[in-house]
Amino acid sequence: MKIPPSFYLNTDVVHLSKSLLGKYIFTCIDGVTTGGYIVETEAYNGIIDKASHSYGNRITPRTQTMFMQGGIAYVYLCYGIHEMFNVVTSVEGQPHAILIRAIQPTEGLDVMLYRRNMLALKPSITSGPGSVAKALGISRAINAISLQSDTLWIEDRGLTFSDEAIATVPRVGVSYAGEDALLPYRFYIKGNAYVSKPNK
DNA sequence: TCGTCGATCTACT
DNA sequence: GTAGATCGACGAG
Repeated sequence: MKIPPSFYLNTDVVHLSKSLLGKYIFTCIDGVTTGGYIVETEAYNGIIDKASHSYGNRITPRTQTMFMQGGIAYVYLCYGIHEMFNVVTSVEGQPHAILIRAIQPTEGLDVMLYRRNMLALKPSITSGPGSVAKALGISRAINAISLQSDTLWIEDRGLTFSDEAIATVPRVGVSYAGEDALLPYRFYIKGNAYVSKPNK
């Protein structure tokens, strides 16, 4: 059921980002499983991508996770508040990552509502990278964990989308990256209610 | 060592 | 529409 390790070793991170749309992601934390399928992703293309933390081959305690072999999670803190969840891909030494920006929740709804401090289901529950991580209970404690583990994994349940149903646009929140901010590295399912707002 | 700014979200006015 | 939260990486000094 879990996507095999070989899937993550592909060196075409842009193609992989698109492939992840419609895949199911789950976490099992404190014995509770939560998850849903991915509806929005962004690619971060290694050391030549100014928008990536690993631009210019920067290796720090935070970014070293990205340099490991594909198939693990990269979780980091942004703006001092929000945890962001990425999938590390490609081979060791090549810091590719895919930011999961939005999912459509299917499992453990009540737990996700509790984690998000919400009383009723609204699209905003898993819309935007900070919200996704919070709803799934993802924190830096599981940084670098394997996607073959029983805490965090991704499944292929045969859900696919045609090219026409997928929008390809520039990334969000990376204006500091100069011309690289214009690269069409963001993918989402057109019309899906859980896709984050900007650029829609 | 200090100051700046970020792959953001929420709660206000 | 916009301020505030508040940690880690970086560059200047």
